[in-house]
Amino acid sequence: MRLTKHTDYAFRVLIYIASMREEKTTIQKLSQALEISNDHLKKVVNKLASTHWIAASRGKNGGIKLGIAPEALKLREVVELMEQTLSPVNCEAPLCKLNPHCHLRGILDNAQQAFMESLDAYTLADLVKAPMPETILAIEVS
Amino acid sequence: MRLTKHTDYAFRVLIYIASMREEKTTIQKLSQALEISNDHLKKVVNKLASTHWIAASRGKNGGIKLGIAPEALKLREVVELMEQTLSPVNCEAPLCKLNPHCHLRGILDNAQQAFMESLDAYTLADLVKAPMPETILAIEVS
DNA sequence: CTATAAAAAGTATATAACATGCACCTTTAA
DNA sequence: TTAAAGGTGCATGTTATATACTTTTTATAG
Repeated sequence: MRLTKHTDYAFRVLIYIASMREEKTTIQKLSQALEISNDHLKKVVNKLASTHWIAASRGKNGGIKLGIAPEALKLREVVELMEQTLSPVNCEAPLCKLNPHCHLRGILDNAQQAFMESLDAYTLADLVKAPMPETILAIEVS
Repeated sequence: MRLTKHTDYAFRVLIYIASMREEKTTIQKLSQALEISNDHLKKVVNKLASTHWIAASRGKNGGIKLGIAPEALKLREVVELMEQTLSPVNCEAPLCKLNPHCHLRGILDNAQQAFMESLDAYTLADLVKAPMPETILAIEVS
């Protein structure tokens, strides 16, 4: 019962970028600061950029920055974007023999809803309230 | 973001056994009725039996049956028993560089709590309200 | 009172699925 | 030309799932 690492990394990226405010950064710097492989991070950033939560500019002097106000990005949305599936069980494949005489699915989906609604109360801004120490933000690419 | 199949199977087993009331059954019959491999089911039943939610008797004419009133078994407890981990993220391995300046963990754990509390409202009895058709229960071992 | 059979319980290993990591290539724009 | 994002494919590792085999327990038949 765990979120995927992709979702986890998406949060880390967003927190990091939000902490930098307007300043533009690059995936390379992110990779070094967060100690996550450059190529791997690309996929995560890519997906985030597809929603305009991250603004990416290509070409020389390109880079990425937050494309939305931190207060406007609900954590729920991040989970919804990154997770492949949100349903706690799969009654169809392989088909459960108790189907359709079973109420479990509905109950679990409800619980999942409760999870998501709990996240609805928070935005990215809540994750960057405490200032991030400079030692983490100040990464110089050699 | 899915429960493991073990948890899923645990629910199926419990629903099936609860539907039979007092009648004793065997793992073999369960396996045929639910179309889950005998050897695989054993592990699930075993784990459930370790809690006395299932009463298992060994030896000839042995078998399994529900060891607790369906109203007394909260669905939450089943999830807690079967799932290896309930924490949505792992900030420690590999260690997240944003630690400990990050509030994400607490927020996600809260959401997880909401999930579990939602399950608290239901017991196994809620899953066997609608009667299970005889065609599913009446499995004869050849 | 011994042997047998039927059941759960336990242990080990194989397989499959999925997440992750890495390498390489393409596109863009200064 | 260079530095950046964007895209694709494959290798690797981990975890979940499935299977096979062995042991223990207990009723019952002889």
